[in-house]
Amino acid sequence: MEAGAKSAGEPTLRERKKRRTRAAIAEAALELFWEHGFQETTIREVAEAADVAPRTVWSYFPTKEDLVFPDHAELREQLERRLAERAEGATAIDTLREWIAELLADERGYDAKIRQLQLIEREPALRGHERLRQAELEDILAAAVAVDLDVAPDALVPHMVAAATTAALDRLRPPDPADRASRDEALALVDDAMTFVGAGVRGLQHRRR
Amino acid sequence: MEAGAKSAGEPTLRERKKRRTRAAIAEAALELFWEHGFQETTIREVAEAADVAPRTVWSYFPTKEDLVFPDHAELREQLERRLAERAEGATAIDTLREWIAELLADERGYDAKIRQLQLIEREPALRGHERLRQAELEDILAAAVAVDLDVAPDALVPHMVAAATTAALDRLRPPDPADRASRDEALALVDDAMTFVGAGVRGLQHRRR
DNA sequence: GTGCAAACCTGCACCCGATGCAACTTTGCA
DNA sequence: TGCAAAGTTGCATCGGGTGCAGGTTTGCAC
Repeated sequence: MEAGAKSAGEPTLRERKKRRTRAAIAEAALELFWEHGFQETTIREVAEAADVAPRTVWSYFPTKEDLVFPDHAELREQLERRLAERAEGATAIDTLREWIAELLADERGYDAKIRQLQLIEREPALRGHERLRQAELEDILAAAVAVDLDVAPDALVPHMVAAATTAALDRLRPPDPADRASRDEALALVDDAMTFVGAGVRGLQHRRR
Repeated sequence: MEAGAKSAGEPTLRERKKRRTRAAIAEAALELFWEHGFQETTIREVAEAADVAPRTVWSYFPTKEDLVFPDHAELREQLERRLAERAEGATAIDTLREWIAELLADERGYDAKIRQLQLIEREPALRGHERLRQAELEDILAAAVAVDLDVAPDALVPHMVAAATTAALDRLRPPDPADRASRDEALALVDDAMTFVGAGVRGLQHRRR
C-alpha cells in the first residue's frame, strides 16, 4: 500500500512536504526546459533551481523525461476510475468525452497542457516518451471499449477505436503558440472521432455476419 | 546526396564493406540483446562481438535503441516510394496492403520482424522507440490518405485512418513466441482495418453534408 | 516531551550512453 | 604511384542514472 492512500481524510505533514517538493521540482524543471531547452538543461540545474539535491530529483522522477509529464500517473488513474465507475448505459467513448470536457474546463490545467504540448513539439527527444504515455492511456481505453463491444481485450476493433480516438486528441496540438485550439474545437474533434469510430464499428459488424 | 545512391549500378568496395560492417553490428547486437537482454548488454560488448571499435558502433547507429530497428530507414523509404508511385486508381490503403503482402512473403524478413517484436515485447524500454518509429510511418501514410480524400495533410480523418491501420498491424504481435500469427491472419487484419476505416470515412462524410 | 523506528534526503562512487576531436588507415581515382 | 576523401579508432569529457551508506526529519507510542 502506497503512502497517501489513507482515504485522503487529511494529508499528514510528511505527505504535504512531499507534494510540495515534487511540485517545486516539476515547476523548476518546466521553467528551465522552456527557457533553455530540454537537452541543454541538466538535472543538476533543475535540482539547484528547486533547492534540493540532484539525487532527490531522481527519487521523484526516475528519468529526465518524466519531468515533462509530472501528472501522468494521476491522469492515468483518473481515466481508469472514470471508466470503471461509468453508468450502465454510458459507453467508454462517451465517458472519455465527458472527462475531456471537464479537463478543458480547468483553466490552469488547460494552459499547462498546452505549454507541455508546445515543449514536446519543440523537442523531438520527447516525442518517444509522449507516444509511450499515449499508448498507456490508449490501452486503458481499448480495454473499456472491448467490454462495451463484448469482445476480447486484445481484439482488433477496440484498439482501432482507441487509436483513432487518440489520434483525434493529438490534433488539438496548436501549430502556432498564439493560435490555441479553443475548447469547442477540441470537443468537436472528439465528436468527429466518435462518429468515425461508430461508423467503423458498425461497418465491421455488418460485414462480419 | 547520400553515398550509395549512384543508381545502384554496382556498389563500390567501400559501399560493400560499409554494408557488411553495418549488418555485422546489427546482427551481433540483436544476438546479444536476445541472449542477455537489452539493458544488460553494453555498446562495448556489441562492438567487441562485431569486432569493431565502440566509437564505430555509434557512427552507424546514433543510439542504442536504433540497433533494434536497423532497417527502419529502408522501410520508411520503401513506403514513401510505393505511395508516391502508386497507380492512379489505387488508394493509399490498397497500396499498403499490397506492400504488407510482399513483406510477409519474405521468409527471412518475416522471421526477423517477429523476433524484433518479441524483443520489444520483453523490453519496455524499447516501446517508446517503437512507437516513435510507428508514428513516422503513420504520418507518411496519413499524408497519402489526405491526398486520396482531397483534404489538408493535417486534417483529422487521415490521421485517424492511419492510426487505426497502424493499430491493426500492431495486433500481429504474437503473445506466445510459439504461436506466430500466420501470414493469412496478418492480411485479414489489414482487411478488417480497411473495412473499419472505409466505413468510418463514409460515416463522417455523410454526417458532414 | 522523550525516544525510537520508519521515511526521507543527501553525498559519494561508479557505470554506461553519447559527442567532439584529432590522429590513423583504407579506398577511389587520376 | 600518389593524393584526397571517406571510414575507423582512441581519447577526453559530459550528463543521465543507480546502489549504498550515512544523516536528518517526521510520526507515534509511552
